[in-house]
Amino acid sequence: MVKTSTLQEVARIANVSTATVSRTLSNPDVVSESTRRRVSEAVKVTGYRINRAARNLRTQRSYSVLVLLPDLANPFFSTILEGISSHLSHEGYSLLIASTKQIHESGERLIDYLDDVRADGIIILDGSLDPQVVEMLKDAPQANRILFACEWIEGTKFPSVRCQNRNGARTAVRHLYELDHRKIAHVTGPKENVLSITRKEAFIKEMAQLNLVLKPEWIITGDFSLAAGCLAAKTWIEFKERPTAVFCASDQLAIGFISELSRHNFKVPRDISVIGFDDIDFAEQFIPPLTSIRQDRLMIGKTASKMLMARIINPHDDHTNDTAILPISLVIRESTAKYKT
Amino acid sequence: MVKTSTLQEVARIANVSTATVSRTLSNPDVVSESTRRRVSEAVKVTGYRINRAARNLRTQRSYSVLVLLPDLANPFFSTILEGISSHLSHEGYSLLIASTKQIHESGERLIDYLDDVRADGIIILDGSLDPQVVEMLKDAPQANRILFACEWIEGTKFPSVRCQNRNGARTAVRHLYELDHRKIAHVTGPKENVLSITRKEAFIKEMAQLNLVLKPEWIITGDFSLAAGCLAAKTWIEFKERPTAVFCASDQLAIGFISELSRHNFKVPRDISVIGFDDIDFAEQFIPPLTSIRQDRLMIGKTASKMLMARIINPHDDHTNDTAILPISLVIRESTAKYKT
DNA sequence: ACAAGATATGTAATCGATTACACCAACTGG
DNA sequence: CCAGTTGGTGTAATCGATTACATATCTTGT
Repeated sequence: MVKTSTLQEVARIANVSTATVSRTLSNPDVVSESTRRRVSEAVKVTGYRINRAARNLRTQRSYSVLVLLPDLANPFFSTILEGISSHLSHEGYSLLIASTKQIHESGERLIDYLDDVRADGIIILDGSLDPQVVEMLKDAPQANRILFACEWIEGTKFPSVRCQNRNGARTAVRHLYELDHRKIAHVTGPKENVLSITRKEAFIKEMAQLNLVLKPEWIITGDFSLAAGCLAAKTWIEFKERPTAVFCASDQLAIGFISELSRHNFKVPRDISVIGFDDIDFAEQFIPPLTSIRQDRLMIGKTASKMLMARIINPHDDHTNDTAILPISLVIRESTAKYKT
Repeated sequence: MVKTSTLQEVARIANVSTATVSRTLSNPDVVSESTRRRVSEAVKVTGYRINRAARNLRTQRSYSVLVLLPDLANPFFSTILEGISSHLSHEGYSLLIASTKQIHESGERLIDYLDDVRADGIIILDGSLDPQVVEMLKDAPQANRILFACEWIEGTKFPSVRCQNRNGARTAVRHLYELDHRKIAHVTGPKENVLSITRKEAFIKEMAQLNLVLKPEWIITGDFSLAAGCLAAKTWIEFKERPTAVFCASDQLAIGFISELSRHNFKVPRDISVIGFDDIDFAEQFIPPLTSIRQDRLMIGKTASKMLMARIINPHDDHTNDTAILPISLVIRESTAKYKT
């Protein structure tokens, strides 16, 4: 192992104290022009690299943020991560990743990450977190270094970043309505999921608003996955009276739905109009290209990371503005069409 | 901030020295049964959490591994990450993520991550790394704590984990051949990419082996993306003499290809058989379900992380067995069919 | 010319865990 | 009965950067 040089060595070579070297590096304005040059020179010749473990110990910070996902293998999160990561690295912070599954399995408590100087803050992308875990965090002083993104936990006071879920559901229904659809079904996400619930409620409300008949069985419980979309399609096929349009709570559901239909020789949008939610990358390339409610996932990531960093850097500021709600937009493609009698 | 308790306090309460507490925690066998009990008790009442910064400083390790991706937003990598993450967390290691783009933009050097006690090892999933960067790493003593996965860099000696790319290309061609296709095209990945090159070479070789005619224009240069697949489809449409089958170097290419064809009223596999590479989640749900060469991405992640951990934990062992090559398999679905004259 | 402030730097304590070394008691075998 | 071993524990140095405080020098205004 190549001996890596320390502050002491730089100090020796620049003929100053370690304090001065440290200051030159982290707060150049307070040292004189000439020392600054001497130190920079010494840093260059020694190839000095800061030892982060030492700094972290002394400052009691880790300069890194943990992102918790429900499931690393879910591509829905990758763009959000991109947003978080690019902002963090810009601020000199590192990005730690873990899945809630693993945390739970390994018996770790979430708050440990904050207590043991592993992470300065946590972004949680999983609203189905164990209530016990959340209970423990709620009133801790560390609570304001925890932030939810996309999903959140109803009734708790954690800051969060989300998109306009209600508006999204409403927009989806209206879009179908304007295409003359009157019988509209809904495939939901997982039953307990906060996004599922919010979108479903808004769906029901908008159906009522528009005076549309909504048979209870037209609300099909799924779980955001491709497979659940397939199952929902089978359910639809069995209906005596088939809705002419369906609002799926995720694009994966919509894609699974359409895919299964095509296996039974139904065509979209000829036989049914389908609209998804998220606007994932594949939506545009699917056959037919999928109409969807777009969430700007990069923006979600960037916003979440900015909000969290603000709390980490200025813990005593007033962070009352607790929740950021980002706009959605309707992306009309070819999976929805005018209803023809 | 709740004062978090330290080893000293635990020691005081258990009425032993800090050394004994530390030993109890990291090496319980060397302390007596009764001390072990007393210390455990003290840990419980104090709610002691180790300060990782302190441990990292003392042991000169970070107990974390950095994974470098070319592009965080690419879902191809998410399952690999899942594999890496689950193994690492099992070993008590944390997972750091960064994108090569960001590293490059921020002017950091890769080796810094190893030098400054941020990461004990690095897994690189990007074979198009800046040659300068690689040059610097090659002969450093840290080199054996760096490992490539999926992609690699030709001519360097870094350990790597990959799948049978040649065998994959060969299997794809054979599959099409057995379906009586004789005119077979190939859409490649990015020109310089090591996977593209390997798969293309194997494709050409197998075509020759089978005595098939291969017009140079039938090899269409792409870049693994959906968009490139669309472009390739347009190229195919323009051909005077159209190949009856195409081997795409990624599923995204294949999906883009099929998608674009369908916009021009071609149908797969009626008008052309299409086989992809990777077997991503969407492949199965695409319409038509995509025939593909499957890579076990979870296994790639697990293997990479195991190999790296072995090097970190036993740096002096003989790690000659440098490269792990994982098997691929052919997954036959509906995008390929018997050629009918 | 001098008090008061500003500027630049050094000294040394500190963060909290690990571990080399020393020590002591208890045991073993001849 | 004693030299040598084993097992269990404590003492204190150590990792490397940060920073409170002290000190020294230089300005500036009256």
